Amino acid sequence: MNDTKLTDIAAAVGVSVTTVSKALKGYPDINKDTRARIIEMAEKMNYLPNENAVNLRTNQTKTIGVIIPTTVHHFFSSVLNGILDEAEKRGYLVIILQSNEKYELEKKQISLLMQKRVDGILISLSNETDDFSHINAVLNKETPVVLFDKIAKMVHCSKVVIDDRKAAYDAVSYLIGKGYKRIAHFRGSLVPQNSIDRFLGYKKALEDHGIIFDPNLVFMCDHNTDFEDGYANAKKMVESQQEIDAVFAITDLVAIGIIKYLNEVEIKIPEQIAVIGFSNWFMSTVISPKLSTVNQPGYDIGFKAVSILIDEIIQAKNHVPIKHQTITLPTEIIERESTVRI
Amino acid sequence: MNDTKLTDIAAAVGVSVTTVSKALKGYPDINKDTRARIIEMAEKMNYLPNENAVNLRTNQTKTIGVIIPTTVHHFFSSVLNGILDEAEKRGYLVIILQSNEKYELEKKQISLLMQKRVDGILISLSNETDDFSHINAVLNKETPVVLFDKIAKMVHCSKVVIDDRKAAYDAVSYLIGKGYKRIAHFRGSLVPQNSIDRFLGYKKALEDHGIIFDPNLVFMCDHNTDFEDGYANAKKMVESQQEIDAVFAITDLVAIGIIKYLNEVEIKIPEQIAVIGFSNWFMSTVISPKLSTVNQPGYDIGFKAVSILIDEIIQAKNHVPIKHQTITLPTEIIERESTVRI
DNA sequence: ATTTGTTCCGAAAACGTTTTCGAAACCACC
DNA sequence: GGTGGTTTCGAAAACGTTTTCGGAACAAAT
Repeated sequence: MNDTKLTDIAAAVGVSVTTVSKALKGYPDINKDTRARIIEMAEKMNYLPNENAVNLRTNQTKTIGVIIPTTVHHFFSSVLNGILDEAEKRGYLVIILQSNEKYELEKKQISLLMQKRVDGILISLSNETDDFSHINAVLNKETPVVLFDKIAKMVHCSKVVIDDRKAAYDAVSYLIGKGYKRIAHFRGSLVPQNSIDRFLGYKKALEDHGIIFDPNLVFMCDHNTDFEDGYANAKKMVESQQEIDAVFAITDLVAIGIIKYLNEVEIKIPEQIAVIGFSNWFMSTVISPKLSTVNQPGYDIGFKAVSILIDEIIQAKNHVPIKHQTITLPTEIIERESTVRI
Repeated sequence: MNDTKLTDIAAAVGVSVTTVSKALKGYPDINKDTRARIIEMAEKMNYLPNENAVNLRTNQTKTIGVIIPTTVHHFFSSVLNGILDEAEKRGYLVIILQSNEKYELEKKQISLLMQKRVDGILISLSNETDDFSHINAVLNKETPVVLFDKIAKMVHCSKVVIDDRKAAYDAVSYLIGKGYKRIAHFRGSLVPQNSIDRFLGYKKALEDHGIIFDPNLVFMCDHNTDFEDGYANAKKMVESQQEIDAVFAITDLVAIGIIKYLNEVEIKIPEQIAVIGFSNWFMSTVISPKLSTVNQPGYDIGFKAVSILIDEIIQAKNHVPIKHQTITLPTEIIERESTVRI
């Protein structure tokens, strides 16, 4: 145990703790070779500053908090990857919490992070969250927050997102361009913005191409178990006997659930029904048929979100007024087998 | 800003900070209704203790550090999930770092965590790591460490693992039981223990069943890009023209790479070559043919590792001598399509 | 010899808690 | 009215840093 502290070095070198501290931190008013002696001794005693003391004194922790709905999702893993890389590069540590899509948990975790005095918070809102006072409370304490992926428009802070509406619009337009006409949509639950937006994009694309929107063609996948939701609703869809030649799924996972069911009942993809997903998970390249999808740049989202957050942290520290920005990262259609008829 | 602190509450209620602190922490020597007044006021001013000050004073952070090679892996996501759940339950925060399989990074990150004064560290060693002095340094400071998944036997601390050797032995024995005789092994690089163990299990199973081990049948996948490694080596295997009727892959991902290649060159699985993977990633249920594999309980590993770590943290704090344990979690063969001939 | 300027160092306060220890206040009891 | 016991409170030290401010020592310029 017995961690070495400034006092120990000071005693060993024969100077005051002030001098040691200044030497180690590069203050200019320290003689060259006393500095050298101090540094040498610090290394010899392998000194590590006690961050608790530093943090208490400087009132910053060089730590950010991240709250995500779940870690075991390819998309969030990618985001996390981007977050960790950029945070590391900028010298910040990151504390991860998962809300499991629960509002109460999310709220409690925010409080935990504030207690820990993190310098900023990154959060993708839970599906349940429709009250934002806990976020505003953080903002009011001048702790920067940036929302990503699942955001709330009415919260006044920076955000990094994709344009879900446009991406969905593009995906459906792409299907229409391929000649599909009776296009179903497997949508997510009603609360999260991205679920709403993807639905709206779907609807708009139909209307803009002269196809009347038929509410019977939208299936609700709101059990947060995307794969099973896709599977179950595919069954429902097939049994409804409606004329359908393509489906736009809110997620690759539900798309894969759909594919699994269609494969089982030997409905040919894409000959009888085409399927397009959303997110471009690694998995979509290995199933059969390979899934066409919308690429969602998870790594970039995480990366950019941290970047903005740290910028704002620094601005807040220097009391320069911060201008919130919302970055929209581009998506793209990835065409594979599940939508191209030969 | 202006966080409320003990002083503020003390002033508001008209008592000393000592009293406020004791009231809030449940000390018995505080009058019932002064306590009530203090608590009420604390809530009204929504007081959050400054953890930096608390940590400095109490010399513990209620935070653990986790270092994993990479986050964007289904297995590690699962582990992380288990870690976060159990840590949350026990009231600990977790700081995540990814080593990207780099020894130098791992070493630096350990130092970062020690500087942060985490109460304990959970780590899955990078593939490069073959010197353990950085881990021992932590242990010497009486900070508990538990190794999981990729461990080093010679480090003296608790570990939670699966029995890779036995699992591999079982997988290969299973193949032999199914009548396969010329069984290739796609192995990982030479350093990590689990790579070694799986290889040894493979070899032992052959020998125990009277099949002579042929070094030409083991293919080295050591580029840390499992999928491409599997694909490339499958090509190599096929082009080598050897007589092979099954392959045991060190990872589901390399197995999937193999399957992809075999599918492309229209070698029937499992009729011509059977494939079994390792880990039971979600993905293996959705490819075609569905991949038989060895189930590796990621969630449980993370869960148990945290549990032991926190136990040791508490023991260390109370100066009770800690007995290191190594927990071996059970694995099981999951039979799917890629190994069963009809 | 006095002033002015540089260079180098250290005392001390501060960050916000926790916890020890003593003491005031009150009660009860002979 | 002294003794002993209980309840309730607060002063103060401590945790390990950072940073301000002043001052000592010395050199250079007048």
